[in-house]
This record gives sequence, C-alpha cells and structure tokens, in this order.
Amino acid sequence: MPELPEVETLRRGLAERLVGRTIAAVEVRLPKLFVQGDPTTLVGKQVAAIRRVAKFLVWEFADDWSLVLHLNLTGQIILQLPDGTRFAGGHPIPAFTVPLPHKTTRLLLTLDDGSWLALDDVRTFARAWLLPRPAAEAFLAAQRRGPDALLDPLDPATLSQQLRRHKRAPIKAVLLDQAFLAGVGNIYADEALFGAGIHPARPAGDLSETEVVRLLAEVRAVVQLAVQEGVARVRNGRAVPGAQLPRVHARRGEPCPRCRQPIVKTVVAQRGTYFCPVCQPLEAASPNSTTAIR
DNA sequence: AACTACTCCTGGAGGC
DNA sequence: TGCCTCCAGGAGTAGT
Repeated sequence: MPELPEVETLRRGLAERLVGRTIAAVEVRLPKLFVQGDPTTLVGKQVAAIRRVAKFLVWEFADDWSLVLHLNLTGQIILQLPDGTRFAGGHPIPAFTVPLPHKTTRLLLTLDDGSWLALDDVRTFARAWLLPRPAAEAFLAAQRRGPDALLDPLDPATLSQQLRRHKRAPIKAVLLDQAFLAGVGNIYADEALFGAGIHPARPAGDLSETEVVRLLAEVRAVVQLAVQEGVARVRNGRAVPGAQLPRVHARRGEPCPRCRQPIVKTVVAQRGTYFCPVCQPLEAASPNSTTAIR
C-alpha cells in the first residue's frame, strides 16, 4: 500500500520523465476515480511539475490546472516509455510487468512522445481531483494534516503535546492519523515502533518524553531509508525475501532482526500489526527512563 | 472531544 | 480444477 516513501519515489520518477510532456489522449475506465473535474479536459495539458503533499501526488500543468491524485490502498502507476521500458511504483499488485491495459487499469494517459501511463487500482479506492490551481491548493490546505514525515521538522515538544490529547488510544493508531503526522501508513508505523522499541498497543499518553523523541527519530529514519534504498516490499501480506525493509511488518514467525525471537502478528486499530514481543514490551520502559507524559 | 467500528472494494491465497 | 471463504487497509464517517 503506497505510503509516503512509495509516493515520493513515484513523484521523483514521474517528474524526471513527464515534465514538459503533453497529454495526447485520455481513457477513463473507472469514472468514479474522478471526484471533481472532467478528465477529458486533460488532453492538451502540459506537465509543468509534479509535487507530493503528504500521500497526495499533485500534477501541475502549464495552464494553471492541477491534478491531485491519492492512490489510497492499492493504487499503482506504470509509465511505459517509447522504447518499451517501464517506470512503475505504488502498490505492487498487479506485477509492474503485467500486460497493459490490465483488468484493474482505471485510467490510461497517452503522452505526446508516444509513452503512456496506466493507473491501476485493484480495490478502486484511488481518487483524483482535477481543479484550477487555486482550488487545488485550497483543497490540499483543507486536509487535516500534521507535519510531513520526510520533510517537515518533527518537534518532540509539539507532538508530545498532541499525544497528551490521545491519552488511551494505542500509539500506532495515533501514528496512522494523518492529522498527527502526514505520510505514515501501516508498514512504516510498524517499522518505526520496532526501531524505537515501543509496543504498538501502548497508550499514546503513556509514552515518556524520551520515547517520543526516539519514536520521531525512527519515523524520520525509516521513511528516509525507504526513499533512499527503495521502498519496503510487501506482496500479498508477506515481506519479499531479501528486502532490507520491512524488518518486522509482514514477517510473522520470522526471527526478530535484533533478538531472534519470532515476530508476532496482532490487530491494533483495525490494522494487521507486527512487532517483536521481546524488543517491544507492553509495559512502559524501565523506571529510570524519565517521566511519563500526562 | 476522544475513541471505536463500520464502509467502501476486489484479486489472490488457501482450504477442501 | 474449481468453487468457496477470508483477508488486505487509507481515510472518511457515524455511533458510543
């Protein structure tokens, strides 16, 4: 499922290949993909820039319109270049090498150089908004959204204060809340909690200041690593063998990379959740480790 | 206000 | 081989 690193990786690859290109043809295969705007008016628009805002991919056109795209759970983009090579990203199903259009292809764009782009989405949750630039910016600004997990300063004092409002909610649920931190999803929440040695079901309000600092550092580190080294690879709920990330997510029963105890799967905040029961104890950290947040 | 549960949705995996 | 059931979860919303 595309989270911040997947969207950022897509953004970089698409920007490199699409800026300056003009859309020559559009085929919409799932009309409800477009919440706002008439996709047929994409024809003739020239790509000026591709930005990322949290998990939104924002295409800016030379005529001051914007295409805002959210891949949600299972969106993926495959760009096929004139020489037949592909650049792809997002959810890994169907395989990026699948013949296109696939039955899950929801949008097809043809570019003026003969390359074409498919938006595939198995579960049809992806959404698009085609809007004049000011309306698009207003739409993005209106999203309840915390600091960007990759780009914005993650101030422990500010975020600790917010955690106080979530006294009893499991820390993982708060990490998944985009209003707290933008860009973290199920995989990287598990990874950051593992890195920080914090049990995903710990009440958010019980975390010590030290733990909050450590957790924020891990969020940033995990997201940065995923962007730099290639995204966490999970297929059909299983981690792809040999991948550096994820270390615990989708690795039930596999040895913890730190202590070799088997990784456990449970459900927290209605999400499949993986953690090491030894490295991430449910009890608050040792007594000598600072005061709990009230 | 904080928190939980439900709702969209369908391909793929696993059981028999 | 072919049914059938279950599972995956981002984010909005309704209910407690």
